[in-house]
Amino acid sequence: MTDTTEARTPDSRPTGGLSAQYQPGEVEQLRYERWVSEGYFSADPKSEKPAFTIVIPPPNVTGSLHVGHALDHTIQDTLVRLKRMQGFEVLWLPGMDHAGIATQNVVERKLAEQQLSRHDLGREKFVEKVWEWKAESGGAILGQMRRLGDSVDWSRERFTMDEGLSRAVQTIFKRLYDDELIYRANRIINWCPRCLTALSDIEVEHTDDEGELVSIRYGEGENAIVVATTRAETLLGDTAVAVHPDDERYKHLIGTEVELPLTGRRIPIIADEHVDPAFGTGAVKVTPAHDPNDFEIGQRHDLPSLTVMDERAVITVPGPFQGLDRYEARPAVVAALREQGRIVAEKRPYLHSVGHCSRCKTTVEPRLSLQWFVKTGPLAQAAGDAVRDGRVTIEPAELSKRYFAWVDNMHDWCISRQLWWGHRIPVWYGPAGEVVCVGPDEQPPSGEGWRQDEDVLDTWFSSGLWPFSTLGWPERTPELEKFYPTSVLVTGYDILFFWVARMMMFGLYAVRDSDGSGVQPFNVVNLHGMVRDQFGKKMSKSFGNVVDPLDWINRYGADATRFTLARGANPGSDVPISEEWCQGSRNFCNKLWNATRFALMNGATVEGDLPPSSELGALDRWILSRLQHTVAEVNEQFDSYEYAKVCDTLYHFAWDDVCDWYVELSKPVLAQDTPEAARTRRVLGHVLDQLLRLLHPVIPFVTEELWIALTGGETLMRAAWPAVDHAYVDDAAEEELAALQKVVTEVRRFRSDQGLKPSQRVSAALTGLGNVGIDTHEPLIRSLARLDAPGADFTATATLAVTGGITVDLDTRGAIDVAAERARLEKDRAAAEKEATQCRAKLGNESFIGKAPEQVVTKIKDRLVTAEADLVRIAAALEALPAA
RNA sequence: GGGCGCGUAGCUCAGUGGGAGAGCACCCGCCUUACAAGCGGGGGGUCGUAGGUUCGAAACCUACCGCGCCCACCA
Repeated sequence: MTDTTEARTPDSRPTGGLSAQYQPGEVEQLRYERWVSEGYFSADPKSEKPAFTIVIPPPNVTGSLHVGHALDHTIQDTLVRLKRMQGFEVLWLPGMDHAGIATQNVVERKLAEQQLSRHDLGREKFVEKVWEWKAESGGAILGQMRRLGDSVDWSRERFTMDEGLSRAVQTIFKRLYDDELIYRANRIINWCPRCLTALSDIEVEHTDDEGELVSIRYGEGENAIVVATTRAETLLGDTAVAVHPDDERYKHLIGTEVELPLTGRRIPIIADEHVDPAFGTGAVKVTPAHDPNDFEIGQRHDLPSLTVMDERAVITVPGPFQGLDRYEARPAVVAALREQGRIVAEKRPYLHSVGHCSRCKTTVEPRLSLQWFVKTGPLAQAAGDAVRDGRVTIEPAELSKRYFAWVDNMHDWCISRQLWWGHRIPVWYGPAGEVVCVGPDEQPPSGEGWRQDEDVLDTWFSSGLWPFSTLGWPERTPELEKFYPTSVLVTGYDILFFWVARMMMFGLYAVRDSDGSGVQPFNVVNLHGMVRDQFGKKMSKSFGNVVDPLDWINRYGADATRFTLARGANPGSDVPISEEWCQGSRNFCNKLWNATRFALMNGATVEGDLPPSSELGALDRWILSRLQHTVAEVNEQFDSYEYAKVCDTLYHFAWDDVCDWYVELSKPVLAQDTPEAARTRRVLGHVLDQLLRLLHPVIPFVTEELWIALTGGETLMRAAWPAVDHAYVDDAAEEELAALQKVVTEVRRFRSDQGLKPSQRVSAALTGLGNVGIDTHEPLIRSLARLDAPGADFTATATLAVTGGITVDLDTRGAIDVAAERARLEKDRAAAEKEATQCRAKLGNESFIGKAPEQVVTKIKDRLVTAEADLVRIAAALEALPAA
């Protein structure tokens, strides 16, 4: 780290103690520690201020935070810092998720490196190992959150397996059980033969996989029927063949029996609407124990369910196939069938949708098994209604359609998992198989032979309680009273179903108002997209485009990293980032640093009242007016969660308006020691003060450092959010400065066209400024355009036709590059001619005059006048040019 | 199979009924006393295609083409 401490001591005044470049490393850690030690992040439930609450989407304790978390946290930190400045009592509650299957898999993989399985350790020892891992991984995550600048209330950190949260899990399980919204049943569920556990529907990912369709003849002679299947091995568990009731080909067979090959069993041919007569042969083998559809058919027709595979998907039926894995059994069964001449049509490739375990990608095996379920009907109904009736809004609104599609078609939710890491199901079974569900305040039965359910709950069961379990529910704590419902939930659209919908169901069920109605867990769901690379590609390790947020923080600073992420974060849209863009953000932070440095070197101040508009020159009135517009715009953009637009607005205000124009234009004024200069120093101090406030939510570190240097205040975190002051909205000043900018730009273009270096001074006469009322700014224009310095080494004559109604004569008395100037004028003339032609065409169109609004017509007329004036002036200028 | 969304400058994206924009990249010129992590200037787009509505369409409607995502029990 470079040693700039000396340069930054308070007595090196002229620069306000600021070095020439912003060094994030020297600022961030110290600032963060101070914020924590001063208690700026702490939330007080006894506060009189209105509450603003965000609970963090708890990261899984499976590793460290990735750049997607960095985006998620940046948005939340931006919101909570904004709300603190706006006067809310803010709680941003941190914590982590035990992430059942995901974490168990991580620890199992680590054990596998030592040739150990969890069974070698036993349940108790294994769970101990996972806790060790949690301590390690959790610590890393907390460190990353500090580096990002997360202003979370550390005193309220929670973990889904904390005692209090476990109590919440047991409480709601008991209530749901008593309300008959939790039940146990033998159902066909998604089973992962590798993780050896049941999975819920959304834990299954479907991909289109290549399969092979074979046609098999069941039965003999007239009774024979041909079925098509991709899963020949499940034939061993067939208990029927189904056809469509209206299928003429098979009508005569309905109600008869056929012989099931390889088994000697006879199975019925049944009619069921589910069968699509157009697919395959129009006849389906029915395996109720190993296919969800077939299970349904089996239920409707009272068919037996024959389980032919164990939990590892190995055939259990005695005989030649016993002991074969499902993929070994498939060709073996086909081969045996072929031997018997049963294969009617050989294998043909067939693309079909296959489910995979979302954690390990193993092909899911539908399996009949005894599991616990949540009856989702009434809960999902309430979750949908809360959005439908507007108690909860989803940002962006388009995503609520997806939400409805899901909650309105939800199946019952399988919540038991055959894992060791998680909340154990609070149910005991007696010696005679009796079931007792025990709540947190009850003792398990003490008699002989009682044992607790071995399974744990789906991880989303406990994270679904997060918005209130973290606040002390089921107790009515002061925290719950003050901070529930939470204000905004910020998360990626990818877990809308996994998490958001579950929180809605549980929150509305568990937390009750005084009148007994359910209270939504949050008022707004702010969904962001996925972080992608600069070409919009998904980040993946194999593609090598993964960004580690810590790496960027180390090299460019937390603020630059945050700004890069926030700059792409509009509701619901994916966020492309690249290292180059992060460098740009770093540059922006440095720009602010140097602007403040300039201000301090030139005596900018925040002391005393801001002079009233009437005492200020056009320049000061202009920047103050721009500031008011910026504040108004940023407020609107924050209200609609358009962080990218907030960043864009502030970036351009800071860089273009403040740095490129206001600072440059104020230099001549600030060089003086006049009352006007004093007023400008006050305005400059004010503008920077306000700008730093506006940027603080997004880039807290550099703004804090600069604001303290500028104002001598204690912390920007407790400064008030800027308000629009209409007394400083000044259209006249904005028009005046716009004209000035155009003139300066035009002269600069002329200089550039003429190949004049900045160091070359031009002796010039400026005329025509009074046409647009900016004659008083002539010295400023000269200063910015580098005109008329003593010892000028270039003289020329030119007429600059500035488009937009402004014309300026620049008399530079001498030879110029005639060819360059002619080219420029010809180009301008072409543009003006095109403009004039277009306007005339419009104005000559009777329909246009008759139907267009008056303002539009007036505007076009003005444009025509301008263009014609430009043409006259350009013609004169061309005339005046010496011949080539 | 159902649903949603997107095609605007080389890249990433704003703009949603009245003069085509930004950032980055690119070209030219500059160490101009806050900043070379900077300053000034510039080039570049028949707004996916074809119809339609309108005085007027990048924007609204229809169809098509291309891309992406989500859901789904097609054997």
